[in-house]
Amino acid sequence: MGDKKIKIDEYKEIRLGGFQARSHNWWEEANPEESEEEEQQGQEWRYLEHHGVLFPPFYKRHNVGLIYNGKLITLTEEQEELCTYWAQSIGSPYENKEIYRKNFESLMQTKFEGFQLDKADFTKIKEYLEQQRLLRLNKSDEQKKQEKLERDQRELFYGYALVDGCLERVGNYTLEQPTLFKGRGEHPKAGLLKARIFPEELTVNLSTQAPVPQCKLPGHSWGKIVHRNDVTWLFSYVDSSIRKDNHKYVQFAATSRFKQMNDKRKYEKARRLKNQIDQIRENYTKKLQSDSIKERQLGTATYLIDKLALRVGNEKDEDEADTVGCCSLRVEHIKLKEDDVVAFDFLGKDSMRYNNEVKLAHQIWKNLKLFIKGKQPEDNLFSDISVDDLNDFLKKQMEGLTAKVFRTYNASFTLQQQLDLGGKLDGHSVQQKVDFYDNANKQVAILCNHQKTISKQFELTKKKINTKLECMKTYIQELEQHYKKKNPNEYEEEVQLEEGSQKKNSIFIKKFPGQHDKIKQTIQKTQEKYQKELKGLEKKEENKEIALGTSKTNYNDPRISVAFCKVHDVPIERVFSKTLRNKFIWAMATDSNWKF
DNA sequence: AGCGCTGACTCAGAAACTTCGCA
DNA sequence: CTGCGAAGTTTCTGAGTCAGCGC
Repeated sequence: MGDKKIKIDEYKEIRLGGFQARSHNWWEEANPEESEEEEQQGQEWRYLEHHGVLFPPFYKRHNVGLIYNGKLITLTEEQEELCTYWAQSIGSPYENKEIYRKNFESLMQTKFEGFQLDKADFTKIKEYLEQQRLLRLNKSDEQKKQEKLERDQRELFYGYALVDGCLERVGNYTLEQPTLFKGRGEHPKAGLLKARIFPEELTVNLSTQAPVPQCKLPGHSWGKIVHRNDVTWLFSYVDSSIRKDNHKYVQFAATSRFKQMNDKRKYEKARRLKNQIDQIRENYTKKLQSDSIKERQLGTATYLIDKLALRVGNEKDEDEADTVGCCSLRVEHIKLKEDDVVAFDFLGKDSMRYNNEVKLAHQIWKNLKLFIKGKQPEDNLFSDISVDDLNDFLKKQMEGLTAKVFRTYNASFTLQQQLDLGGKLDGHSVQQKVDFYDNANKQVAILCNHQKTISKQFELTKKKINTKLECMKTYIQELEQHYKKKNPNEYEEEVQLEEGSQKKNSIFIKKFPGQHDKIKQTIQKTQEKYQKELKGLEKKEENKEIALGTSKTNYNDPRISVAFCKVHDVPIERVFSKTLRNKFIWAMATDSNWKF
């Protein structure tokens, strides 16, 4: 272990030592955003040097056959590769999706005439993959160490780029593996092959003076070399196997100066919106009663974006999943109810369902009714405006204002407001303060509709905890009976919580002490455990469909959280993971009085 | 001048992996 | 202590937004 550690340090020295790491903290400069003349002209860097990309390993033939029509058959390498990709998705929800199956079937047919998925049995390949997985899992410590070392060295080599004398972390220097495309929701292309990317398809971006990174695939070379200092990507390519214009990039990591500065700018813009929101709300409210339908739609759409934190909703192609945002809402997505209540039900980004029944301003309700009039369910609700119209209107309200700024603003504003509700929180434990923070965060997640699917394990886990709770309840009663005895004897009792399970956690041991004071203690302890377990279950149930991470990473101004932690003496680690602390390093010195 | 298309960047949840806490 | 499941964190890559450009 010792030796290897030194090797990494030496390597780090060689790779990084020659370069000056970050010479200063950009956020401590007087006016970092405008200090560089180049930036105003759209110039992102003066010097850029990097080490290229890592290509995923080529497909390795395993020669495990497929059972087709009940008979074991030998596959060609191409057939085998596709079948292996299929086997990788067995057990996932994709396996049973109609589009995924249909597309894979026709994909296979290009390599296997008349292939029918129903006739194919991938058991053997699946078994082989499982074997490989176990092999990976059960590697010796020595081997694991060796692999970690190699990973670390790769990371040092590819993971940093030299930008204007400073090293900046690269985000995704490994190209994506070929696999069957798995879209979100009902994606028409799911199940088709997402092809391997070769160096010839890549465009490399670096300084004219910088050495061109070596292309590590023998017999191959980079497609194109450019020197674009108006952009921040290191590589770009088009992954045309799924969509013609599917642009992908190798970019800098979230911890890089570029991303951090953009992040800070984003929150500063949201704060500017906060200062002007009253005037802006007044302006779009005026539009709600305009004689022009277009104006009314503009006002109404802006209201929804502001009030419900909807995304703007650009148009989508036929060959993408049918999802919508504000401007692409269709008549079928809303229901007008009594008392100015409107029910929304549509699939948004990532095909996440937005299902919300909410009371809106009376004029909004009236306008929606007007927009629906005479239209078919599949017609556009906001038929007279486009995303550009809306953003043009917003731009007139405030410099740089677009629809997405409302989401950032409303999210951060909500967090600040929720946390301010806490007042002093004196006398609370750190855990209680963290719970309070989590709850504030949760309100933001609800506003932004950040969801997660309930895990398969959830119901099982819940059942297990409930059984345990029941068990504890009777245990407490039994202990109380036991306490009443004159000379209680000491004994233990095992209770099986999960039927047929031999696992450790499924056994609850009831201990009945022989002394009265010990029994009292046990009762007390068990009651505390019961309460803790119950609270945990409640929290689990409440948060089962809510994803807290997305708002934390993308919508909450980190300075709100830092200030909260300082005021209430909560260690920042309780609120931000290591990655988040690095991403938000510019916000760590925020004063405790700071407000969004 | 207006509109459609391209390009570059931010935002998204699931899966994979790592660490934690408990019996 | 030690091994396990759960919780927390990171990786992965797909899905949005929106500016800018050319016709």
